[in-house]
Amino acid sequence: MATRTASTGRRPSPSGGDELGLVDALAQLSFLVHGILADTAGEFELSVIQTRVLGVLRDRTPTMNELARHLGLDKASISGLIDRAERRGLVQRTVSPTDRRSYQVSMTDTGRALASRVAERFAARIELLVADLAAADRRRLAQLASQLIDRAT
Amino acid sequence: MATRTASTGRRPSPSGGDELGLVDALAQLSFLVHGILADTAGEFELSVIQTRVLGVLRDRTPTMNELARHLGLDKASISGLIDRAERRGLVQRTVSPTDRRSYQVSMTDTGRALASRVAERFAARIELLVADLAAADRRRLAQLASQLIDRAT
DNA sequence: TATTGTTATACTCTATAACTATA
DNA sequence: TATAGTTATAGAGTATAACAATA
Repeated sequence: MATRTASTGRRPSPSGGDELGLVDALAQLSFLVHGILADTAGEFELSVIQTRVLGVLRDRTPTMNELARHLGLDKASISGLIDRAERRGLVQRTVSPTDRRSYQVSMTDTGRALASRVAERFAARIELLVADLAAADRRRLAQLASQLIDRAT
Repeated sequence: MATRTASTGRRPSPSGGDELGLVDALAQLSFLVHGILADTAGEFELSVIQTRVLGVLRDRTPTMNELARHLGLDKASISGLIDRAERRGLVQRTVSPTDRRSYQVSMTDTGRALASRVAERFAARIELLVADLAAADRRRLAQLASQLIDRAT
């Protein structure tokens, strides 16, 4: 992923130490992290969305509908997503005991193990990315990012 | 350090003031910004990748191959991408004067105008997101993000 | 022969609309 | 009737492999 501002596509001025505007910096950082995630997921033959599904299921057993709302996708899209994950043995559908139209989606042990490995590998690569930052800077960055996430929630 | 993994979609506990670990904070921030971009692009019937293509073409006239390298995609994928953008009148292929196998891809005026509108709208939404941050925090965040981007380049 | 780009093929991901089966 | 989920269909985006034209 070359150096390029996401919103404008403009190249930052030459040699390192570039100071991007906040909008461009956030856009590029987003591409960077998203790319690392896609890449990491790919190492395990997973797409980003399949990885997110596993993440959601890590501590939840949602219905198809709830999953759709969680991921911001149509329920029809979820059907396919879960079909493919189920075919790989990563998740399973269980008929709801209270509503026979409804399923509860849960992770299998295989799925859980895979999710852990992906998360671990992803964390390692992010750690590598931030390795240069001083402890105080890392804390500061985490705090600022958390603040934005909170605001958007 | 694999507590709350946002890499995997885990949501922190509800009420504000959560202090995420750096890995999770970056992962969630990435999803957030990426989502805003996808949403903004969608307002103009563009996908994220089409928007990125327009961004690249903003100050370049690459060949198909160069575009592929820029975006980290196969040249075959670029063919389809440019086909669709060309069909919408956003970009055009021009045969290279020096190598008749090769094309130079450039933006049309229509494409340029659209790219500007998307970038403007995206910036506005990001500004909204960071509206709460003090000026010093914004500078700090931009600086830290830039540092990571530099490192990855 | 090597390179540039397209085409053929296959798969994932996504939405909309129509459907089935419950409720 | 209304809701949960699936299926049918269509299209974008991606890769790999085979191909054409040009170098």
